[in-house]
Amino acid sequence: MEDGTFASPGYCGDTAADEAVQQWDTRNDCEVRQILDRIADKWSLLVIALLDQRSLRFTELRRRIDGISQRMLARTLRHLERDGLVSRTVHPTVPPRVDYALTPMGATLHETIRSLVAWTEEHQNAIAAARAAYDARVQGEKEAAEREAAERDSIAREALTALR
Amino acid sequence: MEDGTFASPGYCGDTAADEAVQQWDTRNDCEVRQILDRIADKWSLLVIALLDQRSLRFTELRRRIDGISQRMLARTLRHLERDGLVSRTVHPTVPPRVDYALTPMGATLHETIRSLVAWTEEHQNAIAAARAAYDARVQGEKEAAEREAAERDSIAREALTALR
DNA sequence: CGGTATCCCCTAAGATACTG
DNA sequence: CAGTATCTTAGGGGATACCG
Repeated sequence: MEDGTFASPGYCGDTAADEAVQQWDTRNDCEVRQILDRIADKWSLLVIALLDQRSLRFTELRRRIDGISQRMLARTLRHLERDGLVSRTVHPTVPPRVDYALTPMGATLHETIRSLVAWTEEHQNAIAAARAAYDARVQGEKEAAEREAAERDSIAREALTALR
Repeated sequence: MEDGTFASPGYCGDTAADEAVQQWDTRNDCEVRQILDRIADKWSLLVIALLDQRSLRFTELRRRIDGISQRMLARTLRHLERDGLVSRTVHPTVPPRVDYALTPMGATLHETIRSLVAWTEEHQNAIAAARAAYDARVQGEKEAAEREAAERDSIAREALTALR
């Protein structure tokens, strides 16, 4: 309804605060959404973090990232390369050797990511507590509901026997 | 049934720089990974961004977030509530009214997220350029490979006719 | 070594319908 | 209005096999 008149694909202008929020995340043709998805990616973050230390070859990455498949590592690296976050250098030797490194832009992204990780580390205790509290509350409510149901049930039974 | 976070002793200490990287992302019983996943979530970010302005009711959120299903909004809100990022207030009126708001912790998260969004906005042009360059290069290489293949093919044909 | 191609499974998200 | 329950499907991701 309200967003019907916004046809220019790719353009992601921010004007009013309320409008801006709508734009930078709703439309997936918006760059922001795509980059966020890359960051959100299960493996991308880890690759970026590892490459921040030093450049690594394909197999080195594979060994360091426990549980990643060849396919996913290759995919992830190609995505990162395409976005200009990681550079790929082929050494025409035998056996072949390919080095991956963070580009300057990739490095700045890692800086930004760090602040996010820092946030999670600062708040992980609070979050764990919140979860525990929530689970306890939900559990309590469920039990209360069950008790109530049991009570209604017994009342119904009583009524039935009374009628008999 | 939802995913129960069974508390395996996922101690997530950081010692050496190299070790630390491995830990905070490889093991999914590690808190950081889970919180990152929440942040990365397609809808969570948008909900947080919208609630930062003011508290909203369920339907208000649904209307503002174009394309979200009832189910996903409910799920997202439950998760955020469980993590202590969003508060849920039920007004026992008729019709029922439920308000969602950012908790203080949720607000600080939004601050952190902002820096990420800022980064994407700063670099979206560079990324678009990198993608265009990559695609062009790949396209060029593919065409070159095809030309080469065609050439080899014609040479093979020539050799065949020479033998005849 | 450093990939790509193929198959296949399983989950997460969408659509739909129903309830307090 | 504010959800939950149920069904169904697309695609993310693993395993495997094969090329340069």
